[in-house]
Amino acid sequence: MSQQRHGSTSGNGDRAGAVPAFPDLPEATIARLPEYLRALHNLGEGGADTISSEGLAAAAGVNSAKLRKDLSHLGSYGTRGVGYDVALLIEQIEYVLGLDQRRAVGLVGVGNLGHALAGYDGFASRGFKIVALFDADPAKVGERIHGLVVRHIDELPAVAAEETLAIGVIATPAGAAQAVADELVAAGVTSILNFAPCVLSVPANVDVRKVDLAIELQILSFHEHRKASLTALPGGRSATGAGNQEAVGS
Amino acid sequence: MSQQRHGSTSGNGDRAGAVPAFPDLPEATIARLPEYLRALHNLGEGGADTISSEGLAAAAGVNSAKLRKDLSHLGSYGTRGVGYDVALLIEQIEYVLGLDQRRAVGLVGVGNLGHALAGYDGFASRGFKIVALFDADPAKVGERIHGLVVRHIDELPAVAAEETLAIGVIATPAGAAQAVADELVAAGVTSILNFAPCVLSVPANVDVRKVDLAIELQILSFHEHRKASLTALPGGRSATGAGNQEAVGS
DNA sequence: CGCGATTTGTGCACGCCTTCACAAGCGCCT
DNA sequence: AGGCGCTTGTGAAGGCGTGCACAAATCGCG
Repeated sequence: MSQQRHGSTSGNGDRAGAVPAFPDLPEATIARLPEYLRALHNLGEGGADTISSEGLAAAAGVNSAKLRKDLSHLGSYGTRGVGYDVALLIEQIEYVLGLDQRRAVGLVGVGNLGHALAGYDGFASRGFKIVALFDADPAKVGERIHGLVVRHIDELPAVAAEETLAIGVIATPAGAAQAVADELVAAGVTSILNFAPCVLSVPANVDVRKVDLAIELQILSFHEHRKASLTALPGGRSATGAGNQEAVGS
Repeated sequence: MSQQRHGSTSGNGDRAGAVPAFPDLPEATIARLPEYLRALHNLGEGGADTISSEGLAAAAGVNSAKLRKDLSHLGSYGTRGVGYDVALLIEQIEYVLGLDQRRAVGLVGVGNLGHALAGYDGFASRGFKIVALFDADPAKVGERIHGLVVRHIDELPAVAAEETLAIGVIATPAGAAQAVADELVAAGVTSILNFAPCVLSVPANVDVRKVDLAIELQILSFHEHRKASLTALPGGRSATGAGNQEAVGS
């Protein structure tokens, strides 16, 4: 690949300035990078110095050709005949994903789900820190959850002024989500993770990702339905080769 | 479309038998059906009898052409010049997704996240019922959560024998997930929703969907990183037209 | 009864993503 | 030093999904 991203081939050292001019990565690739990163961390802890595309692909649950193409978009960080340097590749992916910078997360809605998210280990362990909790219910304001005090949603602007919130997480009921999103945007948040089952309308420069737990179940329900109808049909073998998938992508 | 799925045009009545022989729907379409369904329910409660593809598309946050193509895969349930009959379309989508049958869900891992999932309204309100909670930690066994008693994971086979579990939800730490998946499969579960950050290996006839909350944050982090590098670049206007996306492939 | 307004259903073209297959490159062993 | 085996990086092909643009169909009104 002729794409030489940031000067030195040493692989690091000049990270500071905003040099990137990103080789605009395919969205599908970006969605897989975190998976590769997790697999690499596991392998690294297992004592591996290098890993082949085949090995890493297996650990990440993807095709090895796809993995190589994905990584090739980042640059040439592998060695032919050997494989990828685990530590170097971790560093590269973390750089591309912007994980070398601590990103502050604000969570709105401390209900059932929000409560769990506030204490979810997976966030902290991967470089995200929830720095503020908000809720509209006065009964919840003041409550202490996993070391953080719940503040009223109206305090959002004040908190955002103090510490820049990189990402806002919405865990409110659907009815309140749009209003919360508007407030987050007004407070300067440009990335939102939405757990509320509704469509959010935001300016073009704001990124929204939606996670709807019930939708996942409904998709599984469809496949159950399909499998059931297959086995009940003539020649209905027990759905061998039904083609299960292993990702969410979206 | 010449696809006449189940005899009567009345819209229901002969649902019982496994007639389907599914017009194998594109996976992308399936993933969007639940979103359409939610939008339809909202519209129905709003008192709408019919809805145009344009209107429904807006409510679901998609392109109207895409919506029409998606729905055309189910059959012709719209009326030209008028739109779609809300009630009929709800019924059709629910049928395709297999939501006309109550599906029992078993949840394994009653930690932070599992606890929240056990009480998540979104499941019950869309036809899913969590019928059993499991955990490996003896300290948690016996605990009562949202009306259900936590049982030890070893009891899974016994419970599955009593009531068929359609879907298994894994909310354990990554280390335990594969073992739990194996036990679920052994108990006859053929659909798994995995919240643990790891790749599961299962037989071909078992469907796995993965939801990794940290991955979503990392994807957002990438876009934050990209946007930041753009604004720091010459001609760096505030990222207008950055192209945000609105779904997760989930 | 016919006409125009409206909306669905879909053929088609385009672009993205995946997958295959292989040349290029690297290290090791003799 | 040379050759051999292994692995990466990538050109090319195929498939899938999206979006446009329009013909077909339906309703309501004059």
